Amino acid sequence: MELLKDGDRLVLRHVKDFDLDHTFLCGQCFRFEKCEENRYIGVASSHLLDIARVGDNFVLQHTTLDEFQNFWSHYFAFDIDYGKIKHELSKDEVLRNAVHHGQGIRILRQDLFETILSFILSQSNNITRIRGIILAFCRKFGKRIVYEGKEYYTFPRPEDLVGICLEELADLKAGYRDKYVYHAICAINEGKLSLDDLCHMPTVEAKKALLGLSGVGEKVANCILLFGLSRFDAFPIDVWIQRIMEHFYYEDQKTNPAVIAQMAENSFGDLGGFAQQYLFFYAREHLQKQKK
DNA sequence: CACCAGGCAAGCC
DNA sequence: GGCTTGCATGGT
Repeated sequence: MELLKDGDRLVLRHVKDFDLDHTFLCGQCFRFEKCEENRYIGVASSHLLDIARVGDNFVLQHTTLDEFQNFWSHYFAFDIDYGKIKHELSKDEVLRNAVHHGQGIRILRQDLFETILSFILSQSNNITRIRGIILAFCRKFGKRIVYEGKEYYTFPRPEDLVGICLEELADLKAGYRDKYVYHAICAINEGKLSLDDLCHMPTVEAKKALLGLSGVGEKVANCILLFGLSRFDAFPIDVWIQRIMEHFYYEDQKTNPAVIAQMAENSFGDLGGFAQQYLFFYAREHLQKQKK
């Protein structure tokens, strides 16, 4: 990969295994919006980025060399070699197809606090509405950023939320999930759950700590481990993953998440999280079309 | 109007 | 322990 400065823009050349649609539409991130073909604008933590693919290059706006090297490079995980991962996963027949469909997926390194709240809000909900609720949350508690005449909002940090009450969360229209979010914010701000400790814990312990939060079960905990703590062996099992696994590995017979989890661990091991993302993206394309 | 959406907790046995 | 049910809200 090569990074060039071109006026107030940055240009990335020779980037391998990176597609904006695949990366932003595979369900890991709710904060980037497609504003035109091959162009996304979004906010991660407190940074806004305008990123577009132009030919073989990526053009980045509203950022600096310094910010790229200290933040976005890590966020997009350009240090991870997907060539090896894809080669390994493609030994499995199903994954070979899934990898082919989502060849440009990269698992982002997202902010832990943001990931915890976002995936608590995601339960039994559809992606469009999850995005809306998170945006409402950021609009209410985050900082405004104006870019090209449009308003964007940062995701608030825990300290921005000290002293909020449950009633303030009601206008997010998050339904019963608002009290889970409220309790998570309190647990973090009261020091019952340390975000810093979570980052350094072994995965099994981190998971146990996350499961202690109300509204965090097996699936949400695995999403937080995978997207917020870069534990790439985590394999979140939601309705889509269950459907696609039943379809391809169990001849459309009903199973349960425990069986699938064991099977994923045996088949994908340390690469479970990557496998899960390829499969999720594949499932959404494959099964959604099949429905009609 | 039923049913579902990146599930989970509480209440049963 | 495993299995069932209620849960807020919005979309089809």
